[in-house]
Amino acid sequence: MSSEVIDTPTKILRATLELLEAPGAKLPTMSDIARATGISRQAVYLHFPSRTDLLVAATRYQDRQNQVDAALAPSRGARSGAERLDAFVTAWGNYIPKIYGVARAIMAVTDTDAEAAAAWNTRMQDMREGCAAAIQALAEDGSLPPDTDIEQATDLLWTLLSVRNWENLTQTCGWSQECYIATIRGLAMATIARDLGALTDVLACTDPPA
Amino acid sequence: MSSEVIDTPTKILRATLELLEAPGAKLPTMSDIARATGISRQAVYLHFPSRTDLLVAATRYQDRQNQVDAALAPSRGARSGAERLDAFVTAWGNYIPKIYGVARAIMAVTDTDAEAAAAWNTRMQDMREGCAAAIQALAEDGSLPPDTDIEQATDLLWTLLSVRNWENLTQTCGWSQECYIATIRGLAMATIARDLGALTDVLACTDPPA
DNA sequence: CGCTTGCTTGACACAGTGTCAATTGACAGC
DNA sequence: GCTGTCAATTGACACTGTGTCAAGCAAGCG
Repeated sequence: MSSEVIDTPTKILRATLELLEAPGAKLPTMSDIARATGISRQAVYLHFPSRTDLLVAATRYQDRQNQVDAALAPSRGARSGAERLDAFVTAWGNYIPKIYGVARAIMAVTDTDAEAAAAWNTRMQDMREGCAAAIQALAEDGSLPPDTDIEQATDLLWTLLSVRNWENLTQTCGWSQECYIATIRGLAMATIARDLGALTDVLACTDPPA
Repeated sequence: MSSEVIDTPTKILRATLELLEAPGAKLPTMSDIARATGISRQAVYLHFPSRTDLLVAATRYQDRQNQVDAALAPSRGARSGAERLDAFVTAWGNYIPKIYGVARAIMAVTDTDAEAAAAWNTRMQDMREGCAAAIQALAEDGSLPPDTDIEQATDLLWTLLSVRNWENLTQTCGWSQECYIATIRGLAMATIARDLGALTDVLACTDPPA
């Protein structure tokens, strides 16, 4: 067990993540977070000037913990464009569950809080770069349908891979993670890389019904 | 011009919709709505017990105004399953922009307000029935890939047609409505009805860039 | 005239965010 | 041991937004 001394900002971030990741979590208030951390509400403000700052810091902390770069690395080593697309979809799709708790919280305040919206957009923009790279690789292979707009293909892949779609399929519809991955992979491979064989994976998943 | 007398609840609903549909609208407060209606804040509470009730009532009022049933009717008259899927995707895709303002507001409070979430879910469940009917028609035609789970196919179509996806592509990425429709139609037709010809419409849209 | 209906004004409770000031306790350096 | 500093505490406060309550007012109607 690690008995290292943890500084207060880190303690706050950990407590925040724990609250956000709790099953069926409500959006925690600053009081909730302070209580969970074991300090006073004001002490939280000593380290994070606002709720939004704290949420943003929590996402960054989480990315560091999860080493998102490492998770997405395999896709960068792919030989062909199709392979790269495949690897990227799988890697990101499997990364989503790890960030979903925090993502939910950020997305929830996005409509009322411009700063949070900006933070979330930045994060999604990072992911979009992965999409763009995969599309670029396909383009260099000539695996993209003729006259394809690179931007448009990126938009589509980015949308298919959105956290909202993952949420809809796995949380609302009760799909298993495997089923989600197989379907989205098939969709992306078939419609973007025009690998029609990939269609066999779509809707061919046997899930134990929720 | 209609110079009919309009009762106060209706006035409130109309003012609310107007605020919600304003370009770049923030989520209106009860005070905003009262001001826009031209009555006192308390008067709003005389007709709608809470903000959530008002938002829900506004969506119902809007559905009545837009005659959502009529808009989706053509799909019910389709001869083949594929035709039905096609018509449904087009009809719903073109209906989304009409409800987007209100949808945004409801979705925004969904994370904090269980009642709003329920109202929104009901509405989306109604749409899901349209998806299910189209899938059913495909199944009866035998146009679905073998061993396809009907529920799963419905989930997928329902997710593809989500307001969030429309929002992402048209609002965030700046796609035109036509482009959105063409792409989602192609995606649905290709991956669910396995009409591979439909893929030619995907990513083949020339938009004036935003 | 008096009653009802719909609305008004103004006050209030409550939750949540964010700010401020005074205080405490620990710890380091001289 | 004294002093300064830093982190945290307590308690108060302003502000926004929701929702409640009570008293009053004006119009219409029997």
